[in-house]
Amino acid sequence: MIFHFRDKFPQLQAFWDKYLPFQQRLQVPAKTILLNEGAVSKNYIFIEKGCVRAFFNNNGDDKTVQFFFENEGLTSFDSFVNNVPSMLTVETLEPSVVYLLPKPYVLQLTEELSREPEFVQMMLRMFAQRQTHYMEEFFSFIRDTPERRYQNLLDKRPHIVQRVPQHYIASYLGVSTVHLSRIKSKLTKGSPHF
Amino acid sequence: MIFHFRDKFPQLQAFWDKYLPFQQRLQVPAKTILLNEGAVSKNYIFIEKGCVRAFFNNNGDDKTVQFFFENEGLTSFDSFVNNVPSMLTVETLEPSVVYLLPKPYVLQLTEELSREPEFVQMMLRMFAQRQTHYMEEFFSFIRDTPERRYQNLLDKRPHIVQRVPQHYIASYLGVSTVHLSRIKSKLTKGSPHF
DNA sequence: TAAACTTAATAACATATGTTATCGTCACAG
DNA sequence: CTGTGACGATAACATATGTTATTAAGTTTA
Repeated sequence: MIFHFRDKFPQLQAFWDKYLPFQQRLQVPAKTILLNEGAVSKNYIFIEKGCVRAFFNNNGDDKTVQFFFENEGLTSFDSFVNNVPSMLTVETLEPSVVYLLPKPYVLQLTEELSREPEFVQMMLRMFAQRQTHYMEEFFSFIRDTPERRYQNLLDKRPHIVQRVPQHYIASYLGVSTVHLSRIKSKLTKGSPHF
Repeated sequence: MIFHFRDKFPQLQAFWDKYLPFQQRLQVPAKTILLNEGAVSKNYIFIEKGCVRAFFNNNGDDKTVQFFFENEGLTSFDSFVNNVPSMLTVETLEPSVVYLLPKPYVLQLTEELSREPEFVQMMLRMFAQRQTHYMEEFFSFIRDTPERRYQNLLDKRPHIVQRVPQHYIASYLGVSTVHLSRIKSKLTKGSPHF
């Protein structure tokens, strides 16, 4: 879904750095739309400060699928690569500083990379890992109760719960804000802290 | 999730055909496990006759994520590429004839392919399309009611409803067999056929 | 500071869905 | 044929979750 480029493959760093000068710095308030659902993605987005969420809309009620924070990069992968409308909107949740790298430079970057030996195998490994990540999200959605999913969030990614307003968390967990509130109050009663 | 190789890119056919002689033909009854969750995938699987499902297990209660039929290929992508345990089990649903292409040959095939100009860009496009496919499955799971998902199946992939036992359909839709039965009876009452 | 908005908790009620149990049909192995 | 198991429908009940409304505490903005 999201093309998170430098993830886990440090040898890509040098190539990435070479294109730093072509990035456009953008300082934006919260709730700024960086990419609209239905539009074609024209930039790779890198977050220097702040955070964003990716979501899709269904009858005015949106469903959040992922959060991104400092030093993470993203784009709407299929839209970016195949020039099709994005299935997701990307929106800042806090006042943020982001860098945009326009598509022609990204294409040039991948073009250069593709001449490296081993690049194809590395790319396969990268995509396989990304796919596993999204599969795990999907499986958790299917098999875990919302309560359990919230617990996982608290345990493994507490920064999300701390920084992100609760109704976006509810939208990510797949429940109403009311029910998330119930879950929280239930957990608090179960394990009081003095 | 699944590495569906020849999908939509006919220029790959020639490369694929070259490796046909190395495939192992297998004739198996229904309910044969072709790949076990937790095991490392060692083959690319191609279905000549019959059908299979991919599922993961949760406390003995399994969740089906995809069905495959004649002339479709699959493997547990991350497991195959990165030598990690598969998150999915692959099992035949009918007596089937499948071909297995062992991993060393697949590696050799991608190695050959990677020397083709344009291959990297094509691979990017392929993966982007695959990802979109899985995103659509995920989004449908989140936003559509089970009833609606069943209707979609009837409308767009009726062969699945016809060939696959109902409890696997229920497992795919994310509901109990009882509830799928309710859905069906509700739909039948809504539109009687003489 | 006041007004407007955002965020969150809670209650009351409605509905969707799960669980368990029972029954009927059908296919198939003995 | 007959027993056994797979498959599916249905009823009765339990539970999880959604919806709507109300209240209240913080934030932002004028």
